[in-house]
Amino acid sequence: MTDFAAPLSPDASNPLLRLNNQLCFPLYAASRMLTKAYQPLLQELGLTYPQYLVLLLLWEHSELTVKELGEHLLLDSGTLTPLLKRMEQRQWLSRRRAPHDERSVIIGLQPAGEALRGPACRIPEQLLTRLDMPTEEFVALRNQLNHLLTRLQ
Amino acid sequence: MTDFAAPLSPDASNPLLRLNNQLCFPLYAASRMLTKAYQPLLQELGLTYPQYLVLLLLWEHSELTVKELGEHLLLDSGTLTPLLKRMEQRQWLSRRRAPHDERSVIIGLQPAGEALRGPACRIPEQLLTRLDMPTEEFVALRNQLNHLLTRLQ
DNA sequence: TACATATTAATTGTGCACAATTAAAACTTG
DNA sequence: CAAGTTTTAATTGTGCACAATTAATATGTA
Repeated sequence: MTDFAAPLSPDASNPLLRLNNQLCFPLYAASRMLTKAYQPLLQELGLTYPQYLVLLLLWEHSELTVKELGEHLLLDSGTLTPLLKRMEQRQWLSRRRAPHDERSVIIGLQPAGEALRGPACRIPEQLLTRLDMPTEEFVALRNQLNHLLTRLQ
Repeated sequence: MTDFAAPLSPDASNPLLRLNNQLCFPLYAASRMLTKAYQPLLQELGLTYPQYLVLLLLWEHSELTVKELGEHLLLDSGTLTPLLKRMEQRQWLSRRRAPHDERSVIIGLQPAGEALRGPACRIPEQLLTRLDMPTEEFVALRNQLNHLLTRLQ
């Protein structure tokens, strides 16, 4: 437990300046390390982690606009457009303009993307095993992160 | 609370496939959103978040090899080398080979980097205010993330 | 209807992030 | 000491991530 009552000074002894006393660094590092733990499983399917997230949404909804994908994933079109174009090239999904609103681009699940659902569906379990984390701890951490996420929006 | 005893099926109703029931997505999204919350504060100093992390370490140690920086930040030379070269150009730090081991590159804090310590030292407090999070919740989340981090290494 | 405003993707440019490879230097061991 | 192994950064190539800008379309309003 860190001393939060300590005086805040610019010198090196300020505990708030230590990486692991902050919230952001453990968050940043854990996110990268956990994504890296997905890597060997995703690689078998030729997927990156953000591409896997797009497929998770398409398996649930089968059609979504870029805007809707961005709202779910908290990513903007500058990230999604090139990513979705790469996925289109692999024929995992299709991109077409909405007939009623030419500004919107509708992303649709294609058979090759549907075909990844079976193998990919085992990934969450495999990661839970890999984490070897008590369920209570997993659920508590996840809930706190979702809570933080709502605070940050 | 999610039903962890549910049968694991590849269909869309599998709760493990929903983004917010997983650990990785909230982690990934919260990390990006929190880094984004740093952005306006860091921008005043011309820093990016990973560059700020490098400075936090240099304010504490004043000299570190690339390897040591990488160990603290969990980043490899492919990420650090170009980042450190950009910081060298700004004269925040220096890069030189270790005399006794020519393979190692020693990163040293320069006066311009030292000068950022004063203003940057207020950033953690400002973010705590911005988060408006109960201290217990902050500490609990931070500790769980540090714990997860040790699990992942 | 015309005009201003808002919405939506795409584009552009910069900066990570990381896997894989390369190359140099240091160490180990026969 | 020489040959092989290990360590350390750098390099290369791909893929995000996001700020800022652009352009097309849609909407609201006088």
